[in-house]
Amino acid sequence: MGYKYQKKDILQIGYDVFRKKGYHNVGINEILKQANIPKGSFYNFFKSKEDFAMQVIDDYGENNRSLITSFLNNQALSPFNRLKSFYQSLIDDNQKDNYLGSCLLNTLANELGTQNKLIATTTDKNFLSWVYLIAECVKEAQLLGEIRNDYSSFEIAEYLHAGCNGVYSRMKVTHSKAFMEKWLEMSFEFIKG
Amino acid sequence: MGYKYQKKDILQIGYDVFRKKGYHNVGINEILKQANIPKGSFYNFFKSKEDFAMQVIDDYGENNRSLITSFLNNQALSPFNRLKSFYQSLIDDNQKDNYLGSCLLNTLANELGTQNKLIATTTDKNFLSWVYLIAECVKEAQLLGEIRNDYSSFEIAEYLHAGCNGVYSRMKVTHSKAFMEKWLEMSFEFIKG
DNA sequence: TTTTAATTAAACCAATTAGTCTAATTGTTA
DNA sequence: TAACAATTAGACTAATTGGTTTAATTAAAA
Repeated sequence: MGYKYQKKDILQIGYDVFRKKGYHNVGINEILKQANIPKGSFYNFFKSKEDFAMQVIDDYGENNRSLITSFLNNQALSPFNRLKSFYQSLIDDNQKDNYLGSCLLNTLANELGTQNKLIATTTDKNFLSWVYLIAECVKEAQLLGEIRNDYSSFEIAEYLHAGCNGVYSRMKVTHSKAFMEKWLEMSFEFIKG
Repeated sequence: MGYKYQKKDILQIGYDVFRKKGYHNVGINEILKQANIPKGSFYNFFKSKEDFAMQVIDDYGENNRSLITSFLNNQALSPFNRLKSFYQSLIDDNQKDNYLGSCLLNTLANELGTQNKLIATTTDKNFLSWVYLIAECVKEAQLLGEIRNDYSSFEIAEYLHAGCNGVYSRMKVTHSKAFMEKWLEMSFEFIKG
């Protein structure tokens, strides 16, 4: 039958809360309240707030790898359009969220990247895993002549990833998707073959 | 003769500390200690931590407008190269800082943009003031044919600004300027006329 | 069924948080 | 110089922080 609480449920709460409010602005008590779990149970699963955040990051990293893969494996579209459809889906999700969410890793990279080496390393590792997936699809598009060849697939992928995060940050204070749509249009115009 | 402490000195400390450590990870006591000022004096100048942060943001916003202007008014270079020299200077500064700094407004926009409406508004206002300055120079470059004309000067300026912030975020976890240099090269290749 | 380990539960703790208060002091102005 | 306002000073407060502890309970293994 198992015990009362499930680690993955607590991780999900952590994801929701950290993504919206960041790290230092969230206390353990808020996690406990939202997850409806006593403190002792939390510290039975996680050895510290930092450890908890790391597991939340890794969990989200993996979920996002699945999401990326599902878009980039869509054989109904060309590689170029698969990539575009993925970024378009990010815009749509962000709009649904009233531009309050953005990407958990972008949020935490910004807040903790220069403060906490462990979290910086974990974040970088997950960022890179996404960039590699993007780069694979860019490579395919390059071979088909859909994307320009004067930069490597990895460089293009890092470029898109950084640009997307930059736009997320910008949207946190504009609360409008207008520029994200424009960014998408411009970026894909710039990189096309 | 004036009193013992100067508001502008406290704002400078706030800038240094918030830029490196963010908002919620910094207590008033840390500001007091670094500025060597008692609590009563701090609250004589600023009515709250939030009010202090707002003034730090506005102060930095203005300083950065001066910096941008100084680069973009350099008549020894063409508009395109003036823009490039400005972004190159950001890379150099960030390197000097061991990639621990980044832009105060990018840091605070990310941490507080969805949480604190006052700070979001102040941040957006200052972001925009920079983007307008950049856009002016982009316009000049467009008139000379140095920058492509299929997007408005404002769109190009927002694009550069967002991209730069995205790269700053990325560098917070990679601690390397490699990709920022590449980002600069790619962006100016993409926008050139 | 007995033993053992994992989990649940919440009271408790030391440290820190932003902010207040009162008194002494300093500078400015009438 | 006298009166007044601004500033300096730091002890104090109430709330919150991440984390610990101990006891009760539940599940799984022998």
